[in-house]
Amino acid sequence: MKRITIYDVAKEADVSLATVSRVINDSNVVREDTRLRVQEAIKKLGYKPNAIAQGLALSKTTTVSIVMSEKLFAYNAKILNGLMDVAKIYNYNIMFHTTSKGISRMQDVIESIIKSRVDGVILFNDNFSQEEMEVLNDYQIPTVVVGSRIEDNGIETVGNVYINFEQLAYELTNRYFERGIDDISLVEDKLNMSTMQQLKAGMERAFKENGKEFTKYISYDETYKSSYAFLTEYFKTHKPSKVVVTLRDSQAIAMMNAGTEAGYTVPDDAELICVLNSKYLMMTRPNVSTYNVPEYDMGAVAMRLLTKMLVNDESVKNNNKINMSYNYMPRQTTKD
Amino acid sequence: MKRITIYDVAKEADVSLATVSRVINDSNVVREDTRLRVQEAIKKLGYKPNAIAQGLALSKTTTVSIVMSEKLFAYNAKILNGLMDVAKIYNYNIMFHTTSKGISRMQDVIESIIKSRVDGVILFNDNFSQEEMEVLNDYQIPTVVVGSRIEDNGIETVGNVYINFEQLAYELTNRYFERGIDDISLVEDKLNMSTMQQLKAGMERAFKENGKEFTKYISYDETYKSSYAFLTEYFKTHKPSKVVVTLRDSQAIAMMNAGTEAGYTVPDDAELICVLNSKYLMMTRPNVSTYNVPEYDMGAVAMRLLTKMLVNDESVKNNNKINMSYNYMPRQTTKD
DNA sequence: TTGTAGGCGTTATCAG
DNA sequence: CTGATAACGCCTACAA
Repeated sequence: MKRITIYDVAKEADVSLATVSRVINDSNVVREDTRLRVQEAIKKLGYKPNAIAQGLALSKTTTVSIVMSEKLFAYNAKILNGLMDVAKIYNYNIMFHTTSKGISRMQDVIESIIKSRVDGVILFNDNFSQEEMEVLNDYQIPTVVVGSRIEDNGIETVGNVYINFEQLAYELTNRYFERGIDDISLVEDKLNMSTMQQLKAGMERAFKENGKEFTKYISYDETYKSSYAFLTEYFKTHKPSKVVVTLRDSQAIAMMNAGTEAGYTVPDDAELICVLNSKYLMMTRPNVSTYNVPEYDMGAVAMRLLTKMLVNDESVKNNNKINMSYNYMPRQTTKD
Repeated sequence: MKRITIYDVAKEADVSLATVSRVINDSNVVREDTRLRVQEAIKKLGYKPNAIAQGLALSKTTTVSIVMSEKLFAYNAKILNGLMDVAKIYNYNIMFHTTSKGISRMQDVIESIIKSRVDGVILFNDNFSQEEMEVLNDYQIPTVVVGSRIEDNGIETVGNVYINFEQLAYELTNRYFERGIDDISLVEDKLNMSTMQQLKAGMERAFKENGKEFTKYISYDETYKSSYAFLTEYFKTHKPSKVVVTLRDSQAIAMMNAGTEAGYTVPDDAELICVLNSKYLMMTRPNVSTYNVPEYDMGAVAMRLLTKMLVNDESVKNNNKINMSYNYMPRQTTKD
């Protein structure tokens, strides 16, 4: 089956290629009967417009890039669903890029993004630098960062859809202060350091405002295959804090298992909060307390924001940082 | 920053665009000093070749499409990692498509794949029909299906990288027959019916060969929000089979929780096997027995196969169905 | 309402 | 070794 082009359709329908182009693009100047004739030819030949050629002619690809860390892939599923659904609505194609330490450095990804001439890009706030964002900016590629908050650098062509994790941690900490508890640990997740930094900052702020110092940031190196392995070791010499906060489900579950096996009970000896919700937190006994974060919506909002930026919608000019709300969802691993 | 083109570079380096094109494409006919001059101009101007224009000129986009069900996204993470890593090695870009009932029907996805003029496509064996694959075939788009086995239709331009789930279930069943156990249930997972069919077929074959009939295919409709909700209800009137097989972790864990709460113990009252491994199966107590399926490798192999098909490698002409091996990994929910 | 011709940014083929 | 020039497939003034 020969690649069939607009010329073939034109010949078949006995019109010029311009006319074919018009019916493809829903121009309303073409007469009804010729439109029909063209559409028939299109169907008969199975013609599909070449998006590449269209892209060249229009300097517009109607595709946007999404880039995220390979490791966070499974965790970002819902955000991605939101992104994809909205992209679909606006008829955008998605170029998908993953970054990982070894094979695909962020720099290469940026390179291919620029070459692809995508109209815009969605960046997950994991592992890119200020510098890399500036490159995107230099090439005038509208960008929105989704996940955690980005610093307010002068770059105003980048949007941001985020959860204020700093505030979340601040509030969480104060809630325990009110109950007279200040023995709080935060377990590091190396997969998303920017979020960790913000959680840590929020706790530090709360402690500082209360004339105390936050010291229990639990970090462990990668010689431990998992947080479970680490915590099992850890609990041989430490007892858990009254409150343990983790970012992701696997760390929370690891904490529960390791703690339980070390003879501690949740929530009596230690309360446990996992910041990011997942269905697995309902599968443990007791169920793990968490926050409801509107993940799907974050994706949807981010993509919608990007599409607006792409059409130069005035309404987003100075209004492209969107703070998404969250709410605390106590379950069985906390006493509140 | 004006979009800078090959002409700008040519002028800057005082050569023709043809020469610039040559140095971009590593042609070895260009003299050393002019190459240097051109490269300098490229760097100075920040020029990046326009992949769209290249695509038009070459009738080759060096991008491949990946399409998977939106719902299975988190579960396919490892396969995707394998796909992405190999794609990166071969410098292929990835167009990412998701299908879901409401918003994006497979038909639309196919449409956009064809328009995009991608070089090839990777299909997850979830929710597409024979017919849709034939469309891809009509447009001569090399395709490889990853996941479970596809039926041997006449279409030889489609590769397949798969786990033989039929055989897996057959062996599993026979292993229990040898122990004198034939009270075996298989819990349906609606998200991947093609895999379910194959598991079911394998069990049926084993039963039939032993003069018995397999009857305990447990299916439940979507009025139940989760398999946990269903099983909790189910165990009020049924006792679990001696052996329960599920496809995915969440079903296995649901079975454990619902069973335990109904007064049954695993593995004494019921042994439990989850076909697809995940880290969460190690987080339960007891740990869930499972199969090791080389997910990352499946992705890597699939993408490698596709790249070979794209360069018309003879070695894959009649050798594009690749059966991946798996192995049983008993843990604490089984007695073997 | 329709057709003609130039342009989008590259690559490839020929001359020189 | 380098430079014109014709594709690649489509869109869009501009003319008719």
